[in-house]
Amino acid sequence: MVLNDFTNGRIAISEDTRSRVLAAAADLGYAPNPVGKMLAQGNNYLVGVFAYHRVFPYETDDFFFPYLTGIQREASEQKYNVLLFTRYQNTEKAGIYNNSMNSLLLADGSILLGGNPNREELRRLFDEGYPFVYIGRREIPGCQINWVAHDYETGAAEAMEHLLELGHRRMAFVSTDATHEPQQDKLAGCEQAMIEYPDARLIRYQFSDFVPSKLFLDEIMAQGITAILCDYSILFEEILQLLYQAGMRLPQDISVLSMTTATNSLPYMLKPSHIQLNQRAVGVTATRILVQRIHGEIDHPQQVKLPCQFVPGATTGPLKR
Amino acid sequence: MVLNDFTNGRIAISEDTRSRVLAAAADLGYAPNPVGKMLAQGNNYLVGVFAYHRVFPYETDDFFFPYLTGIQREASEQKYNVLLFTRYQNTEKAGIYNNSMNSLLLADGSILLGGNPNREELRRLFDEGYPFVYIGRREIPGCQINWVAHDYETGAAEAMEHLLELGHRRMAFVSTDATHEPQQDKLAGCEQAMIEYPDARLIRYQFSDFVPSKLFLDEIMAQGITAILCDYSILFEEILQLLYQAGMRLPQDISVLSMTTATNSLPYMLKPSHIQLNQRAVGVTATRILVQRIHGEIDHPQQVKLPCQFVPGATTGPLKR
DNA sequence: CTGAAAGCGCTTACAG
DNA sequence: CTGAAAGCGCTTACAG
Repeated sequence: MVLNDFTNGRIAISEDTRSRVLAAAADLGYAPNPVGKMLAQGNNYLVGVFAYHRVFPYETDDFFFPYLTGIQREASEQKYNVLLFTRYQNTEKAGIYNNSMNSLLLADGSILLGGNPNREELRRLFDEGYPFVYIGRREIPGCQINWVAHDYETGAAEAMEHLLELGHRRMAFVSTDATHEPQQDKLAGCEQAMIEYPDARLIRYQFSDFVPSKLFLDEIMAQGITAILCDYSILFEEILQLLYQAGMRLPQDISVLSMTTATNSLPYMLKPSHIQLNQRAVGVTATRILVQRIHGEIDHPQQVKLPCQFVPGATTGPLKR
Repeated sequence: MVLNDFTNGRIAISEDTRSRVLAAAADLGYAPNPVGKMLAQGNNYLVGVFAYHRVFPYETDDFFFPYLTGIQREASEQKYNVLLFTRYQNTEKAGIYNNSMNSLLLADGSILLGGNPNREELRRLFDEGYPFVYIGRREIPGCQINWVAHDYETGAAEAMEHLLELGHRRMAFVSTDATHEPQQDKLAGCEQAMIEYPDARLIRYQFSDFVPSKLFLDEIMAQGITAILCDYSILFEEILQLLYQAGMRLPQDISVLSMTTATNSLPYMLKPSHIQLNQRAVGVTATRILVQRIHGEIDHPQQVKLPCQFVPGATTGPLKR
């Protein structure tokens, strides 16, 4: 009772007794075994983090960490520790369920993320009533899961508007083979901005269709494309590299932008034009919702979009005539 | 016994029984409560991570993550999960012991890091026999703790040699108020390289001594200094900013380098000259040692230095005459 | 305040 | 293979 700081209430403990107990504990180097506490109390004060695909297929490792910073901050705020589920991460069939058994139970609830989740697992997790929040919009037919996402639609509209105002009319949207919700949102934003420019055209490409990738440049040229919108920052970097090797100058010869946060764009040493994501805020919000859900303070599913912003840089410029 | 995959050995289970048990478990959606297992077995398969000072005083948040990547990878390899101790991190008196009670006990052992640890805590942790590995060289008089560090001495010697070969003779080593082991190693490396250049001079400065910081430039000028070695990357960035605002050109007017990993050095958009740290490898090695220690496969203290390398960039150049 | 009991969900012998 | 018991280290009533 002393060590738990009277949390029980009811029983008064004299200051003398209290200090004697504390002194004895300090003397013995005693600290309560947290596992015993957890078993008896049923609350572990643990926010889990599970990432589908250890290495993000569309983004670098670094992409993960700003979210984690947000998760950490809010977990700390809420007096929770953070548990990274890495144990089964490098197995072939890496997933939440191993031998059909939920491996997240040590955490009171979990934040999930990753480009391409196993939707069946999410459904089952939902059906079991395990508390979780997905980072990124993910729709599971028939159930409303909690998610916190970037408002790509608005960001993409801003990006497209930027290009249109610079005079570009023939543009390419380049992505990988994935057609998940974030990509749909980006495309929707682009189309929305293009409504007022009936002569504008946005052609979609799968970068992986071009082998060797140099063929992509030929296609761009053939189509008279003057601006490229890259779905993910990895693509942005690859394409910049390609253009650089081909001797093209930015932004005189062509404009390129990234639809997710990009760092200083080597090899050109130009400030990248990109949609800046507020990843930390997304991590914080997801964690806040998760903890509320764990505490039973939420009944309705939470689906939140946080604003993101297009930031013009030096990789986009006016259309050359 | 079925769910634990015969780990007990001895008792044979027929394939029929086995599949019936598994089917029943799947049917019920049963998964063993990990807390029960932990209490009964005594092994939690948890690698803890505790960082002194949530925000690194000398480095950015980003500095932390490459280590964490390494920790995650190796933990995953060893079938361990990773526990980030954030729960007490934002308390004023944030430390390992709260009310003199060890708060790391949920993890079987922990990786510790941060510029300025509480050495008394480390000693106590050591005395209690709690398994831990420090990231970075830290000496505790009277006990040999495990640590894994960057070999700053070699890296610093390379950096200094680089400057000397470019013709620089009057140089500044700029640091914060901290005088911990890493700084000592860096200085030792510099001095070693200077042995063959008796006319070379390295002046030490505390950046915080100069308020406003512009006064630092005056001092640099007055002393005829032509190259600045920055202890940490944050200092590197601050000083570049300062030089930029003063209209100085790099590397014509002055050379600057960072003694830890630096990213593309805004505001100049030049590739930074810096010591590149192999943070991921340090994280991996620390975790490997920790797990060996947990498993009792280590008796002697492990103190390991991993190589790091000076990478010349565009922020350093030949001395102008 | 004190003491003894039951229970949290497992594992580990042990007897059959 | 099966069953019953003890124990891991706590918390939570409950009686005194």
